[in-house]
Amino acid sequence: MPELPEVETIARGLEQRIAGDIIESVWIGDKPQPLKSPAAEIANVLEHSRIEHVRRVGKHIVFDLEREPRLAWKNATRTRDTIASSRAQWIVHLGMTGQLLIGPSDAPILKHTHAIVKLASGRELRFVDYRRFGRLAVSRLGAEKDTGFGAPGLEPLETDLDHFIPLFNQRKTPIKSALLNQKLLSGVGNIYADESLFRAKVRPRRRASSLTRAEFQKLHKGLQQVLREAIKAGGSSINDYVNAEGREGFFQLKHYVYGREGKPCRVCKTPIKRVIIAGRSSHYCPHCQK
DNA sequence: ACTATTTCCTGGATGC
DNA sequence: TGCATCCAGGAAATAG
Repeated sequence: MPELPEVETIARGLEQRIAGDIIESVWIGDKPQPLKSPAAEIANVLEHSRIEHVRRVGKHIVFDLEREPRLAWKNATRTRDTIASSRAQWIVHLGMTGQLLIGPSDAPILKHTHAIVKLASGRELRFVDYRRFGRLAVSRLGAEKDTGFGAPGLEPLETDLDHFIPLFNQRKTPIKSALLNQKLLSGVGNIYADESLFRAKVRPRRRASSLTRAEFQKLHKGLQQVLREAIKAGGSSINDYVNAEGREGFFQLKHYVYGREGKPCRVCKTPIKRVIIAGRSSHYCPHCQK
């Protein structure tokens, strides 16, 4: 399940491989689920645009697009206004199982392929997502309405302790749930919430407001450390996750608690426990975490 | 204003 | 072997 480190890895891979390429045409499947913008609008914005950059925002992959005026003029349906506002963004959320794959145009089309973007280099960028929790959207810069991002939280790696603590210290909800709330922090999912709580020696059920300043300090540091280490390892591959090259990350080998129910704690050998908090599996060491 | 629960979706695992 | 049921979870929608 792609969280911040996995999405960062994918975005970096895409930036390396397709930045500068031009989108020639777009096909979007008829399954309506994965769209946050109308299919025609997505195609309209993407076609004849140059991909300037690919980057990560929270768990979103953002393609910064610049319309190619000469190419756009060839299309008789486009108006002068459309061409004038030439900057836009394509925003992809991978959900649970979404993949963005680059390959030759004659590669076999995988089941659950929902979008195909034809590039001027001859390659295709394909969006494949068998569980359809992923979402596609476009946003024209300067537009009032924000299609891509609801109310994005702070970037965990760019938030210092003094901004981190006030996000949580008034909340009665379990600290685990608060870490998953994308309106507070953007990019933390189930794996890195559990792993950061282990590093902070705090149990996931603790009310966010009950943490001491020292515990917040350890959580802040532990979260930043685990995210940085996971990015270095290319993310965690649990089920389907692969990067833009189709290769797996290996941070799952470094997990202390996530996916280790019943296995001995790497620190104290106590069996790792799994409980459900707000409908989410939560893993912790009952001895190390208070 | 918050918090908790339900819903969407598929396929692998599990149970009888 | 086959068929039904459960489970994984991000985040929007709904309920309290």
